[in-house]
Amino acid sequence: MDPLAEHPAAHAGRGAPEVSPPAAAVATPRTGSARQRILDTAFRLFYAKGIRAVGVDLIIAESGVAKATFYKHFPAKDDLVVAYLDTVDGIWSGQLHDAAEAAGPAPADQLVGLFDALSSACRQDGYRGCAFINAAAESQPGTPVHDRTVAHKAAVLDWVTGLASRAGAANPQVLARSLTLLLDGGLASGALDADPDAPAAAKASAEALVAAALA
Amino acid sequence: MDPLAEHPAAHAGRGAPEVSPPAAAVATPRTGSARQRILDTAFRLFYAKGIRAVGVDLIIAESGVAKATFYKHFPAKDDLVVAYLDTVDGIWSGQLHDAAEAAGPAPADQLVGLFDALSSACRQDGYRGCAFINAAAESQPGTPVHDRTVAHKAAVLDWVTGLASRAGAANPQVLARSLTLLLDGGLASGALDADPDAPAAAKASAEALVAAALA
DNA sequence: ATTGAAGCAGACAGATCTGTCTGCTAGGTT
DNA sequence: AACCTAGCAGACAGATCTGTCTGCTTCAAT
Repeated sequence: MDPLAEHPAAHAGRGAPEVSPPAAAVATPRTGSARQRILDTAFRLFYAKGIRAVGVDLIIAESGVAKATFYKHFPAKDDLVVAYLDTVDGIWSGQLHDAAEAAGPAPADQLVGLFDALSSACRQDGYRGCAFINAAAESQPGTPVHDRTVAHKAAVLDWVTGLASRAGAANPQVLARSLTLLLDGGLASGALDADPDAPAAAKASAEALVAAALA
Repeated sequence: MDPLAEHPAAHAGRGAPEVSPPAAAVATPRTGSARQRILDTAFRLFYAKGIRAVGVDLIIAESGVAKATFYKHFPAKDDLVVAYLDTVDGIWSGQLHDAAEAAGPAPADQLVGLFDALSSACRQDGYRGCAFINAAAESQPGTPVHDRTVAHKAAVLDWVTGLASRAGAANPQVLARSLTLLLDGGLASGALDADPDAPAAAKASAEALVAAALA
């Protein structure tokens, strides 16, 4: 049901009133059940239907939460949207890291291995493209939601640039940019044509580009 | 102001009650002024703010048209959305063709020249990504709006495949897929990071991929 | 001169959406 | 025992959105 597998690296909301568990002491699970239910429901509905298409009332109904409880945790809908994007960021970044590591220790192999995460994502049932690109399409530049999207893409680009650098690319920035372009293209068009060969083509292209950049 | 330049190849709405001018005879301009104003306004607002963010009332106000006139031309908002996508399809297809032709007669050069259209688009003031990807993010699979997006992407892929075939690629489908992935990636992420080098990186990658595919 | 098509102006209905507010219940801490 | 926090239930207000309908004007063709 989840579009991006099983939350391997989901990190919490953008934590204004919360702190990460220091060691022991306050061991009581401070992540309330209601908040998590809201977040889970929002994740599912926002991704499947789009952000503007999902009203607060629907999230409240499907998460079985009172309206006052909802607005206590998220004073405005946009706060929930940002928390949703934080969740997706954690999941997707985790999947990218996992796919890279699974490709072996060599950075050059990891650059190509990234694209296995793309294949997995596109194969997911209910796959509907990149949550960030979709969110950006529904938000205006300068808003917190749009900024969150930009920050995510910048973080991924930075990380890939580091990988390209360790791989010994002559121009890590350009290689990383090319690979993220391919990745974003695969994420975006994976929702439009159900062509199962698209991720494979992306990976093959990535291989060629990495090989050319290291030659 | 227009995000995609000056409507070089805009073709008309999906014409249910209209017929294309057969020869002479009914030479009276059947494309009323009101319809065109609605379409122009919708083009501007839908692209800039997103489809769901723009209400019918706003389009009516900004196009200076009566509400009854609006609903006479477009019985439902979605009809206008589809007409808007038709307009974008005409413009963008025209720009792709123009960029390809400008690159010279050789199909291999044209495959790379495509990416000049990407550069131009991203440089446009108010560029906000691919109108089709954005529309797909706001619509559900199976709806006319979503279908229109899928059809557009399929048409572009077909056309690029033909180009790749004429260029002599061993596997035109795979090359075309790779290039459209790059193109879509550039279109999508061009709205997120204002990195002016992204289109150049896309073009350089395209060059490498085309060269590799023809080797 | 009359008719008809196209357009303008705006009221109206019904649905939906965000956000506020009041009351109530349950569990844990002091 | 008193209290506080988290949560549930749902009414309510105000805005907005889609779509319908009535009435008036203008212009061109018959």
